[in-house]
Amino acid sequence: MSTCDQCVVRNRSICAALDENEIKLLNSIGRRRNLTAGESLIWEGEDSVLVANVIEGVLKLSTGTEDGHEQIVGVVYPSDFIGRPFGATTGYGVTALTDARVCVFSRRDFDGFAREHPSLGQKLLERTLGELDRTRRWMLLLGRKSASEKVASFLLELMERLVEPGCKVVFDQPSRQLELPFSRQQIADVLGLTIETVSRQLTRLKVEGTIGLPSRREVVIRNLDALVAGAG
Amino acid sequence: MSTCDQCVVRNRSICAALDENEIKLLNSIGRRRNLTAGESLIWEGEDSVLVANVIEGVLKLSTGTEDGHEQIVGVVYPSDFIGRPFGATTGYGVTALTDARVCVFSRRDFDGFAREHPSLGQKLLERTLGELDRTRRWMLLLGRKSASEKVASFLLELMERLVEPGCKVVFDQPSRQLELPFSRQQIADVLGLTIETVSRQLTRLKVEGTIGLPSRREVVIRNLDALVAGAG
DNA sequence: CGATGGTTTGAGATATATCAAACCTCGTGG
DNA sequence: CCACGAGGTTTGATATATCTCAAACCATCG
Repeated sequence: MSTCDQCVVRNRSICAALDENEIKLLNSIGRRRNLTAGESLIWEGEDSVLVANVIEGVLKLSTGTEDGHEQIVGVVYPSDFIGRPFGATTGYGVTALTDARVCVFSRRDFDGFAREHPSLGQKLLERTLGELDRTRRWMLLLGRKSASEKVASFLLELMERLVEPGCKVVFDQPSRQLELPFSRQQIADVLGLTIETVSRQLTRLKVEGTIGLPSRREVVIRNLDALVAGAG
Repeated sequence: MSTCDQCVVRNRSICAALDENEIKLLNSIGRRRNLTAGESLIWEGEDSVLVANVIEGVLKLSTGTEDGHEQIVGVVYPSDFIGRPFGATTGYGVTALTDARVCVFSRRDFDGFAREHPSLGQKLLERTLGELDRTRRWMLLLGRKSASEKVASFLLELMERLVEPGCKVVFDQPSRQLELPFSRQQIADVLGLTIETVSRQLTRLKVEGTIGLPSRREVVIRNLDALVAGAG
């Protein structure tokens, strides 16, 4: 019996495309790996040697400029796919934001498997197209939105992505409580802002009553409409 | 004999994955279409009804904020693929920057064809992964680079993408002359800047001797090293 | 407790946006 | 052929959002 049987993302990850036999085969070339918060799985600029599925936790994809500024170019959640198949170098590093569990494959093995199992390639394509859509929406945010719009948009996106099985969320309207997988600095790196600006925007939202900040790593959405309105 | 035989992007577009018979089949569900500069092929927010290959010309993908600011989220060149297969709504409009020729398919027909011909799906996947890489690099630019770095990066990327068959470029080192498919406003919309800032940065580069501006729609790279250094 | 790392708050500097006017360029029509 | 007009572009002066630098603050963990 493969370990995939009990996998919590079995039906949401790209593996959903595969039948029992295929799963068994894929399982034989993959292995589980645990990451602790802050640990990196892939480094920017290295040849793409491995790919993975996220089982649990949140990870960031990030690049930096020469002068040390960092930009987070993507965030992945349980059931998401990580890495760059088909022989390219990775343009970004992959680092765990929280403790995480992933299912890793050597890129070579995975490429071969994907080529022989079109249904997997198909799922991967759909996922990649979706990711591209999301990334383009993020470009609008980075290029044209103000700091306050950025922070509001960030909270909304976070809410949507955390409200999925596999992540703990207390989901009782109209007050939604989120556990932030990001430090203030990381939020800044997602939004292309400085940590101080993020902090000021968050306290502004709190003072206005739009959100609550019970602790550094928690956010309560108190007024969803106001947040949506503020997202631009 | 299919019209694909004389197609200049036959071997660079996703069609390169197909053999003669498949091409004939694909050709039967597609048709050529000419666009004049400024004409739109797809509108933001509408259901994805068609996809296309670019044969000639340059097109932009763009979205806007509520308050009327526009952001160009992608630029496509000959042999690139346009549109959103697999039943989603398009998050951005597609508009010709220059006169252009494209090969369009109904999205439904194309989806079906892609599902039956995994080699096409495979090519599309590789292309989409590459596009995602490029888009993420652009996020770093939007989030973390200064106006001068943005403009320098823009010119470099433009140079790389125009130096491909199908686009007219005078390519004689060390002075490369490019024909700009963008107005100043469009450059601003790519970079997340205002038209005035773009103009000032360009004249600065000109005064420094890094570039020449023979006309509004032409750029000469006079000092590539300086441009690279300025791109951050 | 006291140290440490992350966060908030404050005051000031600055890059870029905004507003406004002058300036080309190119097509049109007299 | 020249004058005109219109759109796009450049240049200038000023405003402002965000960054930068600095200090206070606060939670957490030994």
